[in-house]
Amino acid sequence: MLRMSSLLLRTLRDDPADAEVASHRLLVRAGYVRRIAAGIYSWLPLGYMTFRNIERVIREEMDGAGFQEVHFPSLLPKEPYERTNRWSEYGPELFRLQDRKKNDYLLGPTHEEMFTLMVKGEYSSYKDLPLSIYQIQAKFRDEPRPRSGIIRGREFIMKDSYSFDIDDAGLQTSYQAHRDAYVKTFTRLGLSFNIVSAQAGAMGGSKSEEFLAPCPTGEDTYVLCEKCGYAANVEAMVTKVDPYTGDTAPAMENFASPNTPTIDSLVDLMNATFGGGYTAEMTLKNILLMADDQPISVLVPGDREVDLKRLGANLKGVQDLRLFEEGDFAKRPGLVKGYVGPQDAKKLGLTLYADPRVVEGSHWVTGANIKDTHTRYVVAGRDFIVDEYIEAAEVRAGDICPECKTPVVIDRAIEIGHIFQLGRKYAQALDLTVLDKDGKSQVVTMGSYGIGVSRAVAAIAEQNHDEIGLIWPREIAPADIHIVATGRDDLPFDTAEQIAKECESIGLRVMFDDRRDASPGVKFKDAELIGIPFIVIVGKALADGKIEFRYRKSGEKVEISAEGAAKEIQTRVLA
RNA sequence: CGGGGCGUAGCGUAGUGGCUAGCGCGCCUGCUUUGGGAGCAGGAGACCGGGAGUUCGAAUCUCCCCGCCCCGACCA
Repeated sequence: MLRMSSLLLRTLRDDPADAEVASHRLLVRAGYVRRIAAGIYSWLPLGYMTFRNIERVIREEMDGAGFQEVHFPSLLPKEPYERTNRWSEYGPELFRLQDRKKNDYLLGPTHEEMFTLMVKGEYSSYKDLPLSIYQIQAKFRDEPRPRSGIIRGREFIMKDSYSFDIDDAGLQTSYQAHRDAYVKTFTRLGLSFNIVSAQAGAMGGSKSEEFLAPCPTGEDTYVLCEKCGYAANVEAMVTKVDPYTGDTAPAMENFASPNTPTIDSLVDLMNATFGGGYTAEMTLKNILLMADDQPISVLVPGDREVDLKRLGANLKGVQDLRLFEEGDFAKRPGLVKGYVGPQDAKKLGLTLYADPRVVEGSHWVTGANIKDTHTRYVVAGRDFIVDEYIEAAEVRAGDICPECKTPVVIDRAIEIGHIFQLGRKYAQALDLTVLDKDGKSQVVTMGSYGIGVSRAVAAIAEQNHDEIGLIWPREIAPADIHIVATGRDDLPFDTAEQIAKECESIGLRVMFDDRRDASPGVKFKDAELIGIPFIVIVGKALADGKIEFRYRKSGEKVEISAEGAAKEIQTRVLA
């Protein structure tokens, strides 16, 4: 039994000055966590109980799926990370340190290397596979900007799993097993979430999905179709466009357009010159970039911007991507700033990437590659050839769902889990092979799967709170019921103690506010702030042989008989 | 790393050149109080983020450093 009289807990009346998001504010005010440094937090008893409850749920689901738990140190030698190149690729985000002999070490930001080596050390036959192993452990990343309390920390707890299979079919099965386990886990944690397709990005590999918990303070933006449930990371959003069915445009026609370097000014000019009806959507924007020292042009409809994040994620094999600068224009006099068009791309040595909306046969208004001149009736496929279609245009609410053509919404969320089909990248680099049926050496294929355990505490808090405090799902809460004794006499305290003991004996986890000196108001406020889902008040109503049972979430209050209260409480808690 | 803001007791804050750094919460002692963050009285707790400088005098002005928060860049 937790007793408020001796619990290491001090709730705060005022919001901490450095906390803005709800989860951070409430977790600090309710005495769950305290900040040690930017992105580094300690857990007080209530917080650690909550944390461990979440950890327990995750562990049960992982074990239930047949994954085996292992544990690695946080302090790791440099060598494995050098072999996969991540010692350098990870950059300043990696916490590095040296021992007394000046050997390099790191604090593990993620453990693909170590898991791969563990399997390599023990297994060498296809008969040993498939295998899925996991750990729950601290991760260290020197984030450029930790934020939102424990949502993005520099030290955080992660459950990371890795699957090992002999072939792609096996990887699919292992991936699906993790996906299923994650759905069960997050559902048990009381989180509402969407599974979105994502870009594998820096981790390499092919397929990847994120588990996103919608909440307004989340830092991930994603696209959701409310009709069919399609959900995607903005980077991975797919644009579906019908083939062009309009009239065939006449031949290209140049027209004078002095002082119209922007799309807006161009549209105004067109409407003035050609009698109205022109919109930014009918113009073609040519964004010039340098991709690893190769000039490229990205074509998007004039009413859209190029989303560099999307472009970067979808441009395969490009390390360095930047917009054209003055010097780049100077070196290529054929490209007239403000008047660039795709017509001469071949001649100018530009690779043409285009948004899927720039469909074969469609015609556009665009620059003429001549100062103060634009061209209309420029037809895709006739007047210029797109080298490659690419998802690079900004995504907007109202864009069309690629699955069911309904306008999508854009929402914010916290990333609570991420699953990857890694493939053979790490196995290859670290030489993890097993012998197959024919005695031939095969590189193992891997998956990696993560859940932010400490972040889940914040995500659950974000989705489960109100103005006055936290409201935990029962399984996560530090206790099932919060019993408050009020009054001056011994009777309510003795009765409450009795009820608390009975509740405990029938398996309920009890928090008992047994403080004699605190006023009822203080106790009620504290109970509401702490957020245990059921509050039992033993006080005034005792005169009629009653106690009060409150539902924290709805605020509903019912009086129940003090006699045999434990049974009644149990019934209501388990309902 | 760019932009903005902040640093005074455990927490929230006032004080913009002047004498002993003020208030609220919390904490300690006593009395009263006990169904919505009680009242009265007394008390403890601060090298005013650090260093250097200007000045008769610095929390306050100047410079440097450190730390923290927010927006952006970045990010399993």
